[in-house]
Order: sequence, then C-alpha cells, then structure tokens
Amino acid sequence: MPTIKDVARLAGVSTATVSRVLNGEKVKEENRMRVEEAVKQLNYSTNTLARALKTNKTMTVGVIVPDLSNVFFTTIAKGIEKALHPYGYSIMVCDSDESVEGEREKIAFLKDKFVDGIIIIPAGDQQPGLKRLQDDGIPIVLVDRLIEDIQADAVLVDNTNGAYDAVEHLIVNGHRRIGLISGPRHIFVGKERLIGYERAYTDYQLSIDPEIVKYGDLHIESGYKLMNELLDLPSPPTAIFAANYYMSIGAIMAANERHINIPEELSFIGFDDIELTKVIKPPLTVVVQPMDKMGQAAAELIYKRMTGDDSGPFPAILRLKTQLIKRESVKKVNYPCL
Amino acid sequence: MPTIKDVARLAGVSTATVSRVLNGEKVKEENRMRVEEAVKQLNYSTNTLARALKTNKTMTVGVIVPDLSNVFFTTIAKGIEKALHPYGYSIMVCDSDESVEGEREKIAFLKDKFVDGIIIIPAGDQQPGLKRLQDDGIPIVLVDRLIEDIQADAVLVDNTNGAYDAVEHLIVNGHRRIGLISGPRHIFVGKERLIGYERAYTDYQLSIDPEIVKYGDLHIESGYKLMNELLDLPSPPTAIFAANYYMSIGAIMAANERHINIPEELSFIGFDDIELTKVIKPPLTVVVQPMDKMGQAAAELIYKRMTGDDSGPFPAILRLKTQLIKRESVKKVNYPCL
DNA sequence: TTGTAAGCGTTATCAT
DNA sequence: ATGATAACGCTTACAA
Repeated sequence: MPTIKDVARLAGVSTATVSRVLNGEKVKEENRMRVEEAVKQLNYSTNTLARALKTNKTMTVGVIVPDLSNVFFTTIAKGIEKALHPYGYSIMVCDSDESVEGEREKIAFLKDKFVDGIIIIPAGDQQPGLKRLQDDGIPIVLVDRLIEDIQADAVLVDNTNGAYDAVEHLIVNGHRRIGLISGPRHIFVGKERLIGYERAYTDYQLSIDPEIVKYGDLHIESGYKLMNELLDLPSPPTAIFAANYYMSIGAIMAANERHINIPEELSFIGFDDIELTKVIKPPLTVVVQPMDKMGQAAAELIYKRMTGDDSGPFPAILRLKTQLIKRESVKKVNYPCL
Repeated sequence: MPTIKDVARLAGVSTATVSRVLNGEKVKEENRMRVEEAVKQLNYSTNTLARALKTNKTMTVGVIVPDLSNVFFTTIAKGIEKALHPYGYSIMVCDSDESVEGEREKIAFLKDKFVDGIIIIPAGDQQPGLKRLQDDGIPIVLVDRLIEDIQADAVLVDNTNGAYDAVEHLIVNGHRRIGLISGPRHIFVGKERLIGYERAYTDYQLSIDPEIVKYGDLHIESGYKLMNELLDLPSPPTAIFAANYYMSIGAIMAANERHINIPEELSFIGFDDIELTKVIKPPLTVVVQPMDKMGQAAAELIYKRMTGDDSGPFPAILRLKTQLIKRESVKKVNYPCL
C-alpha cells in the first residue's frame, strides 16, 4: 500500500503539502494537480488508522440495538446509516442481546474503537456505562426510550398520543370494550402507551375494565397468547389494540386461527407498518412510528454534537409523532348507550 | 486517557516491558505484578488504533449482508458474532442494500477500516471488488451463495437436497400436483432449490407441469401473489412448496385470506423456522436452514485464514444440511394412480 | 529478562 | 504557500 510519502516523492512535494491537498486546504494550483495525479497513479488512499491516531476522530459512530433480528431496530439502524453517510460518517452496528450487561460490553467495545459518538436503543432503563462515556466527552443519543439518571439527547416517539389516537378512533367508532395488548408495565414505551389508552377512556368518560388490559413481553408468542386470553373471556372485547408490531402479528395469528372475521366480528388496530402488515387481510389499521425519521433525527442530533455544535438546549429531547393509518380492520358499531 | 508511558513510569519499567506484559510475553514475575497494578490504578487500556497501526491487525472482521432488516441475514450475523467473540474478534455489520454497487462501497469501507477479514452474503452473483480484496491478502468467506469467477471459501446450504426432501415428502404423502413457489431462476439458491424439485419429480417418475412452477423475488408480497395465482388455476395444486421464508409467509397469508384450510384442502411446506412459523396455524412443516451453524462455520473458516492456517483445501466449500421438520401442514392423500 | 529507540502513516507546528 | 519535523501510542528489533 502506498503511503503519503510515496505520493510526496512522486509529486515532488513534501508530505505536508500532500496532506493539505488531501484535506482540502489551500495549495498552489500546480501542486494540487501534481498531487492529485500522483494519488491517482499510485492508487493511494489515506490510512484511516494513522489519521485517527493523530486526529482522534474515526468518522465512525456506534449504534447499539437490543436485537439484530428485530426489524424495528434494524430499520432504525438503516435510517441512521443513510443519514450519516452524506456527512462522511459510517456506523458500526452492535447487538446488546437485550441485556444491560451486553450493552455495557458493546459500549466498551465501541469506546475501544474510538467511535466519535454512540447512538443507542437502550435494552433496559439503566446503564452505568453511559455516564462514563459522557465523562469522556463522547456524544450519546438515546433512541426510543430514556434512561434513568442520565441526561442525554434523545429521539422518542409520542407513544402516549399514538396509543390515544388508536383508542379514540375505536371509541368514536362505537366501541366501548377495547382490549389492550400492552408491553410490560415497567418498560418505557409500555408505560407510555398504556397511559394513552387510559387517557382516551378518561376523556370519553368511560371506565376501564382491568380484565381486558393485558401485559405481554413484546414478542409474537405473547401477542398470540394474550389475544387468546382476551377472546376466551366470558364477555370478550369488541375491539383490540395491540401496542407493538410483533404482538400485533401474534394477535392476528390467534384471530385467524379461531376464524374470527376482522372487522366483522372484531375490530383491530395494530402497531407499526413493517413486512407483515403489508399482506395481512384485511388491511390493518395501524399506529405507525416514523422509523426512518427516528434514525434520521438521531443521526442529525449526534452529528451536531460530534461537530461541536452545542447550540440549543441540552438535553435535546425530540418527540416524533406517530400516524394513525386507517385501513379496513375497524368496524363502526352502535352501542345502545350512545 | 493514560498511555503505555504513564503505566511504564508508574510501574518503574520501560514501555517495552509494559507492552510485553500486556501481550502475555515472558516477564519477571515482580515486574508483571507492578505493571498490572499500575494498569489497574490508572485504569489504562490499550489504544487499539495505535496497536493496529503498528501490527496491521484490527481484530475486527467485516460482515456484509444484503439487507439489515431481513431476519435471515441478521440471524446469521448474530451467529458469526457469537462464534468470533471467544477469539477476541469483533464484527462490523454492513448493509449492501441488495446491490452490487452498495456491496462494492461497503467492501471499500471495510478495507479502509483495515478489517482482518470479510464475511459476505453476496447480493448478486458477481463482485469485482472481491478479487482486489484477495490480491491484498484479505481473507474472504462467502455465505449462502457463490460468486462467479471468484475462488473463495464458502459456507453454503445443501439447497438442492433440502428442496428434494420437501418435495419427496409431499410425493410420498400421495401428492402429484405440487406447486412450487421458487426464487428467481437466475439466482443461486433459487436455481439449486428448483433442481431439488425437479430431481424429486424425476426420481419418482412423475412429470412436471410448468404451470405450477412460479418464480418470485423472495419477498412476502411475491409469495402472496404467486400463491393466489396457483390457487386461481383451473386445476390447482394439492400441495405447495415455498422455497424461502418470506415467500412462505406471503403464501400462508394468501391461503388464510381465502379461508383455505391447511392441510385439509391444501398441503404446505415452507422454508426456514423464524419468527412467524412459530405462531402460524397449523404448525408448519418446514425445511430449515441451520442459520446459527452457518454463521458459526463462516466464523471458524475466516478465523482459520486470518490466523494463517492454510491447511486443508482452498477454496473450502462447506455444504450444510437442511432439516425437514414435519409438523401439521401436510395431509396424506390417495391418488388413484398409486 | 530488560531497555533503547526506530518506525507504523498521518497531521500540525513552526520556520522559511 | 511550503517544507522539516515532532508527535499520536504502540510494537519490536537490537543491544545490553
């Protein structure tokens, strides 16, 4: 591999001049030409390791996701990569294996690699490793959920109003008994979406039957199981809202299996618009999170910090809106009480 | 951040000695202790950049997948990571965006980062960038499919026999009219699985009706569409074999939508055992690829090459077996001709 | 066994 | 505007 010295020699200038050309500084036109020529001729490219050693910049940002085989997370990662690329930054994607410990490991790993910043979709609601990262002056952006005791920029989704919109839509369509397939009670997004559900009920002066509020673990199996539980109730809901993609899929599977006709016999609103929701019948009414935008926003935020732009408030907490896409899984019903 | 010099000073030895301790070379016991003590006290950790600059080893391998939001690929990536971790290697996952050009970019990127090896799930069947990589002496391992004009170690799946087993199982259960939802004709795995189908027909002295062999693009929508086409035929198949995970899902969706009872009215064999196949009813009989093992095998192979072990043949082509998992989506039928 | 010092490929300071 | 050179933090002959 040719080095900057080879280029300098061939171009008949010093390495300093070559470096200047390479970094777009002002150089006599003639010299610039000769250097560029030499670069091409030798097929030279900068040794990023040496540059990083000198500049303390790797032009790389680390991205930690809880599970590499979860489309929701990887889609966000793709969004980050797409947004960072134009700035010349690349990403290193890591899997924390849904554990705080795994997360700690990956943080250490990325620090070892001298990434210029870390975007993390937290696996739990604490992470001691992050504070140390901040002490080292490495910018951090949280995505999807907050972390206790940590002040950091974050890109969140307005989960509460997202859930609210769904439940409200159901209520407006005459439903009074709306089953909720929720995430874990102690988890950030689970909590927020639950609040949206409750708030809608409150605003319409309806009371909640705790029996039709179920808590799952965000995985398919869990949606499947809870849907069955709801349907087995002596007085089952007339509508279901599943507050996460995988649980939506599981729930739909359960309904299909029981030959329940949606929306004729049961109205349904799901979460997110990935893969499956494209083919499920009937076309599902869903609350969608702007995954691309989440990735993009996180990228912009960290870019700002990495380039030393400390304008604006710290921490900057972005709340992106969800969108309720109305399709064909909700039926209008008439309740005697209306 | 403390450097090796700080450690040397504190321990009262030279940097060379510190380096030796750090790299597990032989050092007087007392010195070792003092160095270790100093390391702990300063919370020192090696600057991997500096080390890599010197040694030309980053202890990182690049992994390029066609699509980060495809579970099949990311599961393999997870397998690679798990297997490489014990050796002290980490991975850098990249998304080629299912294009040869994107792949070329990522290869250049990884070369820039001086990864010690590259494991790639090719997006197409050529990639000029790889030959250059080999010329630079960077080990390459291909996963899932081969690349034209390139001699490289590879981990493949025995697609042909996998498909064969599925079709044979259907035949043995009395089916004579087996619809195939296949991948693109020009794509490696598509081709191989098609051959398996044909071979089974040949071996049982049956003839193939080209009308019930459909070619899709491996995505859900495609499975959905082709299933509908097959079912719309004047004389539809009595069984279907879908030769890829996403197309299997799409196909099942289509069947569900038409309220076709599997296996009573239609037998079905799908591909791979991820996410959905866990909840679909009835439990699906599937051909499963050993994704974990694929990742692991690729990791072992590249590790061997990275550590200069050139024993064994080159290129080493591993063919992993699939497994036919029999569940409840195939019904025995009786054909008059039997 | 240990220390000295050169060198990995850059960038950046300081003269010129 | 350019060049010489020290420095980034480490490894590794070579010498002691």
